[in-house]
Amino acid sequence: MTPTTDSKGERPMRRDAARNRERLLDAAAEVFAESGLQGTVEDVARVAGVGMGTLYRRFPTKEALIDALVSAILDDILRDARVARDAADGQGLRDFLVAVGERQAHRHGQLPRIWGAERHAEPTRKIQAEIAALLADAQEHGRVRADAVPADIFAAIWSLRGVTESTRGVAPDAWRRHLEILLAGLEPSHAPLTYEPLARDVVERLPAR
Amino acid sequence: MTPTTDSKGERPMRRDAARNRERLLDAAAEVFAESGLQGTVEDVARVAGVGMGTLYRRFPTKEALIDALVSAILDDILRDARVARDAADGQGLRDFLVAVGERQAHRHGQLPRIWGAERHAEPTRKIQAEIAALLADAQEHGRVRADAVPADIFAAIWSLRGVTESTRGVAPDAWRRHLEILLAGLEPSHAPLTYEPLARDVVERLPAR
Amino acid sequence: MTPTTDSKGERPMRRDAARNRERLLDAAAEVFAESGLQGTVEDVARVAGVGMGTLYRRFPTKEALIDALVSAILDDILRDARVARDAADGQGLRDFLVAVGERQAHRHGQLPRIWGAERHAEPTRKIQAEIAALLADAQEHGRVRADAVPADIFAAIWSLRGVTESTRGVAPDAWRRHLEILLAGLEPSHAPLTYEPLARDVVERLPAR
Amino acid sequence: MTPTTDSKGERPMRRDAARNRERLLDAAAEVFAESGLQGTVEDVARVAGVGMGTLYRRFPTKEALIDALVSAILDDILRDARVARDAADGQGLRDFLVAVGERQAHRHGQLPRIWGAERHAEPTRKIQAEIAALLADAQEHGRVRADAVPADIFAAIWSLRGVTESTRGVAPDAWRRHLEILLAGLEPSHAPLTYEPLARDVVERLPAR
DNA sequence: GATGAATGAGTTTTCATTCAT
DNA sequence: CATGAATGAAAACTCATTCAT
Repeated sequence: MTPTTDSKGERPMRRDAARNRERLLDAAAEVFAESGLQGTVEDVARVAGVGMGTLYRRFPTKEALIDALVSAILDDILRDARVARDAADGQGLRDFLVAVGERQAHRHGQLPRIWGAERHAEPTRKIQAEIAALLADAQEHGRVRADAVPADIFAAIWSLRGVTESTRGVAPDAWRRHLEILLAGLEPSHAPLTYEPLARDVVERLPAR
Repeated sequence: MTPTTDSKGERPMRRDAARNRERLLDAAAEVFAESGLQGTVEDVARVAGVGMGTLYRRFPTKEALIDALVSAILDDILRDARVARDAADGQGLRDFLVAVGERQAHRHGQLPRIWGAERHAEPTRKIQAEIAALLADAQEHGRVRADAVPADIFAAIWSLRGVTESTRGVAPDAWRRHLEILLAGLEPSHAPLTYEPLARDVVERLPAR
Repeated sequence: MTPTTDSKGERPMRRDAARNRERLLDAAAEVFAESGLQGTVEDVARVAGVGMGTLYRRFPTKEALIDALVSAILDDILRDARVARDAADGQGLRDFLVAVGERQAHRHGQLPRIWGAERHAEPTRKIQAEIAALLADAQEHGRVRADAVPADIFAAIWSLRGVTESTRGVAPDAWRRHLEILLAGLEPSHAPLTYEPLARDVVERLPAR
Repeated sequence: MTPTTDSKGERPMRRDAARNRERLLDAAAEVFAESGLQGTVEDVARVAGVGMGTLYRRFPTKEALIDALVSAILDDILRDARVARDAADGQGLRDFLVAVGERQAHRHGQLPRIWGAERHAEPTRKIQAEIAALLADAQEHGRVRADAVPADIFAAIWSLRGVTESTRGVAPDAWRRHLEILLAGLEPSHAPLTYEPLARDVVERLPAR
């Protein structure tokens, strides 16, 4: 396994530096989950158990820290999608949405940035490609209506975001039942959709926050 | 029509005071739509065309201003629900969700607080009662599955919120297609839902961010 | 006399605001004279007897405060030049250099910015025009060598700057004797100068610090 | 030639240590010339190609590094003065001022400290002695007015400093023409100077910065 | 009352210096 | 010893709230 690299992706970091980087990302996730993105960098540093300077050595601005966090989540989601492609019988799409729901439920606080694609166009594009494949597979197996497009799956993700964001703290699993309803709505044999789907490239230009 | 009252709901306000109140609420809606809730009170006062002192005479804190804004929206939504009860053939629920979608699409910025029910338990309860009636009506007309409960309709609202928030600015109508899918999922003749619905009172305790 | 206006030069400021503006400029002059430009804005605010917010209401950044200070000095110097034109017998140039020497001696700390013309091209140009007139007058009266150009007078000013900067605190009048020597060197009947003078427009492009 | 010694001037340093010392001084000169004295020690270390620890092993504080740099320049200037004594016909003083002008033009950034003699009284004293000799020689040859004193030559140096500092980057040779005027002012047969010269010992107490 | 200037605690960011690897 | 990561005090700047005019 390749060692963690710094933000410019160059030579590997010293072991202690890499450990601090991870600690900082974990701490940031915790603090932002608690207080939203206006949680302070000072709190992040304290929770990580490092000094302010260490945080700023690793991440040149607070924004960079948030971006790194979001990148990590998007990478996880991309991995989820690739894992889901192994599912049999066109079940991959459902598996993927469940995985995304879980990630979002654990990462509230960062949600507004995760789907602010204008800062993360590349991973978003890759995820979109995976979604297209998962969707096609599900459609071939007759599990999903023919008029659904990848943008509808993104909408489903944002939908789960809305539910997790509203229920966070008090009902961490509320999104699961909502997803059941959504998936039912995506099954075949419904009246055709009347509104136009979102253009493919719009997904890559979503505003951050 | 009863004259506007001040925040403590006591004697009616002088005419110009009431006008300032409205101006400030409009300005706040505009500023928060633009910049989110971290928009500054100074901006609000400037857009309203009044001084800071006037703002603070009307609303003792920024929180109070936001609360007033949210209350107004919740009142609007409650009114939407009551209007929707006049719809024929169990279409009221659908009409209501469309109305809420439109309100949310026009009021992003305040969304996180709108469904932070712990500060607005009473109007939320009233809305919940209306939703229960709309849902029962839709179920009686065979338009909505029997295992849906009012909390599922709330989830649908949060779901729309998630879509409007993600697409704001770039695709203001994306939520309409998503709602079609959601409503399809709420139709009868689907496999029964396996996850438990949200307890009725949880809706009233949602965290305000 | 027209009341002080804010930095955008629009409508007049409230009396107390104008007073604070003056206080802040005085305090800044004092603090920067003491500690150089790395004197802190907090010190400036404290010396002025106002809060940080007041400073930042008047001057949006520390740079803006420094610029305002420099502008005021340049305005003073321009006024000195115009006053000097009233001097009889071609003595105006000497009077002007004495005046500039005094200003610089009282405003050390800001010196590097005063002659960083790239940020203050307009007043610098006006001063240059006045210097050209004073120089021509002095030359007509046979007090200054014919091969001197306005840039040489600027060099004399920077020269005084060098002396005041080096001797500040310990010998506040050292520049006066140095100026006598310089003026002697500018008298007629010396061997002609062999190095080319500075191009006229270079003076307006001097780097700030 | 005696080997370089460490900052306490004791036993000679190992060869590689001495090389690091030189590298650091060169790097510091470069960085400070670029950014002034607020250039960072981290930049110095990077330009020198060594780690921070090495820098701090060689120089216990940033101040010590600056002092070492200034000492080196003052040593160079002292050497310039001694070389100038070999000049024939009382030209040594002029040669010396040209040499100092060149050094200053190449070492802006450190200028404020070079002539902050309170930290470098000893070399300053030695330079003063050399200047006294050069001046006497020039006066004996009838090249310089009889009422000039060594402090006037220091003032000339600070004067050149003022010109180089103001014109740095845009007119690296502007000081040469200014020096011609200054030397003209130092020639005999001018009206006697009316302001008292600087006391001899003041030169040794100039404030650092 | 209305106005908008003043307040100051809180936030992000920098950088000389120290210390683990 | 050399390295470069870690430290944390200090600096610039923001903004909800108060108060003089």
